[in-house]
Amino acid sequence: MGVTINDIAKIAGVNKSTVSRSLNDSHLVAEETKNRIKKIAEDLNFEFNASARSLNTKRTDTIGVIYPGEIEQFEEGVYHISLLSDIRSIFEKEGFDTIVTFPKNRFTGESNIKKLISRKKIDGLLIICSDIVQEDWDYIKKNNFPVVFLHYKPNIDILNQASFVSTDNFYGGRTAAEYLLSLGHKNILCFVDMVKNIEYVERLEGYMSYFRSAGISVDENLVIKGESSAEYGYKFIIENRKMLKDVTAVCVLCSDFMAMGVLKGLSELGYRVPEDISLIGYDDNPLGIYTIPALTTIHQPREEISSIATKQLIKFVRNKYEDEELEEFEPFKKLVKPTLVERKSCRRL
Amino acid sequence: MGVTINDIAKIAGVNKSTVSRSLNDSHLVAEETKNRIKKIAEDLNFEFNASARSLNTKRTDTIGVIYPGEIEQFEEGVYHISLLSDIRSIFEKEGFDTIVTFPKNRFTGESNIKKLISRKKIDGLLIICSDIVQEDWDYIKKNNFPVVFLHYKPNIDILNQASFVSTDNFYGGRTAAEYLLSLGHKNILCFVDMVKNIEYVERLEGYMSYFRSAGISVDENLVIKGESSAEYGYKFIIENRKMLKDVTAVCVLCSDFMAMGVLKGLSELGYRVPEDISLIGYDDNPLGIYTIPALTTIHQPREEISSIATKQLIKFVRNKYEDEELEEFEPFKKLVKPTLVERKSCRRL
DNA sequence: TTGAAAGCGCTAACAT
DNA sequence: ATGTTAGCGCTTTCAA
Repeated sequence: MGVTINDIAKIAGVNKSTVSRSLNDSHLVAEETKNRIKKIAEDLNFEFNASARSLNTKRTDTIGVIYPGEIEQFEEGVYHISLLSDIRSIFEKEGFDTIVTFPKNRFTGESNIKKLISRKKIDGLLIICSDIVQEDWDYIKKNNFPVVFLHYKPNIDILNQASFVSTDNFYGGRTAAEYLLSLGHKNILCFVDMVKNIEYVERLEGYMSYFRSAGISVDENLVIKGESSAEYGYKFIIENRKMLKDVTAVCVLCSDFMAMGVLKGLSELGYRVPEDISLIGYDDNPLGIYTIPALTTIHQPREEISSIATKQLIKFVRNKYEDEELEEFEPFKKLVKPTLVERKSCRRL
Repeated sequence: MGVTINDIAKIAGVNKSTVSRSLNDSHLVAEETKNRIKKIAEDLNFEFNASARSLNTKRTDTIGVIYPGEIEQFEEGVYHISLLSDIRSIFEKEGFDTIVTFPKNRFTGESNIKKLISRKKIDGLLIICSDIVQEDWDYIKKNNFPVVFLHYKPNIDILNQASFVSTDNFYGGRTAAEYLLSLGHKNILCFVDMVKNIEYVERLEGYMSYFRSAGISVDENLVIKGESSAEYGYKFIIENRKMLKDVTAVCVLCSDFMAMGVLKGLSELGYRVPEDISLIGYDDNPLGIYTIPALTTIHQPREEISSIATKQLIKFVRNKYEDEELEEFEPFKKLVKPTLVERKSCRRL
């Protein structure tokens, strides 16, 4: 079984505290002893027992990532995965392990957030989902536990107390509108999802506001408040072909996946993209390159937001290491602007 | 800060061992006392300190998932994500937390496998990647640590010692061949990747063997040993258009993503799918429904393999809980057969 | 049925 | 610069 500092102490003929100090690079130990002990530790493939260590340092060097990834939500999942990769990468670099979990246990209904915190399994929490319950938030606040929300802004009632790093959705919607108008499009079929998350609402607001400020009135009937999914997009187009009569462009503020569904629908109805109808998506899903035509879209600054959020969380966590009785964290809030990715699915009128 | 069993003991006026016993549902404690103590614990929102517990039970109730998900490998990532979701779900149901990590630290180069095991942060390991190093494997064996490989079969030299749950790739390749031949296709351009993993080789073997047993010779020049990616597929088609002259079908044994690249290439060259050329992919990526035409493909039994592998690992782990000095695990090996998903991208000749 | 005491592997305050 | 000691929160043997 595992080698302990006691074993090393015996071999080196010193006390275990000296071993502990040496391996933790304390300056309170002679260089010579330190090196000798390190050498022995290395020869024996010694590693600290994480539990024993956590038990009295009160730190686990583990971060929890609350991450939905429901099986059904393949489309969102694809977006999340690129976030997760970046995140893990940074945590790893900084020496943290990552426990990934759903917001709550799907079988017992129990909150995983509370569980991880109260059992002292993690030192901080990165939350990548929109629907965290008030009870969990209260628990977090009560314990002054380091938390950063990524991508999804938390519910409105805790928004001002919480730290989050997200995307400027208003700006994204505005960018899409600006681009389409610059190409001469005015009769635009626009898709949003009013249910899932406010992010879509914000995109729509940006979209509407741009046209408003340009003095152009948007036909409300052409703003479809549907559901963000490829399937919905496809079906809607097929079932509402007559709506397409005067439409010159489709603006899918939800996702590139949905745009792919729309594209398929248009194609089945005999419309060519972009010759007959222009199409713009949202997200900049790497797949957009391989649709026919390649999809023009709004790029979500994934790497940036993951990186900013992760680093900020680490800061919070380290502050707390240094000062256990830390007063409240100053909430950190950051919105990163998305950008236009121009490919082949839109044409100038 | 956190409530401990000592606090509860004081309140209840009993010894902390009685509290421990009660909360662990020992039969050595009177029902009445037990209930009284449980009540107090609940009122106080008590949760065990995981580190303290692990320190003497030698179990962490945490499983490690070795999971590549390189940022660059978006395409593989999409496949992995559905695995990960299923896996987490089952672990959660069984009361395990999940630490997700790369095979090795990308910055220090250090092995995360060794690290997690030797620091005693996990009780078992699920490995979803192909390239585990011999040193790690030796370490696992030496410690008789519970490990199951998922999807990727481990390297040939440890194959017979290791437990794995994977897909019958030979059968998958065979299924594709059988289907295409049943539609009358014989001049088939076939893509495989000989570099990444043997799984592609196995698929090719199944494919070749089917034609061989049907007495049909496969033109070796039409078997492209390239790289599994949408980009490669696209470029290959564009740059090798003359190869397509007599070809009636393209069989992409690598992935649906790559098939999408091929589809785009064909489309740009003016070929219609399936009217001019049939196309079959591999994986059954949910996206295949939204390509134009919907992609016929070979379904990877994702849910099945995740579920089998995960449950088997849990069995191993629990066996070890019960018998610390367990002799070696009998390796568990399981291959699940993929199935054909017929959509719209192939036609009868 | 309950309590007392030792110990899991480590850190850190205190002593030397 | 190093050793001694107590203790982190829990489980478990032994005793009562």
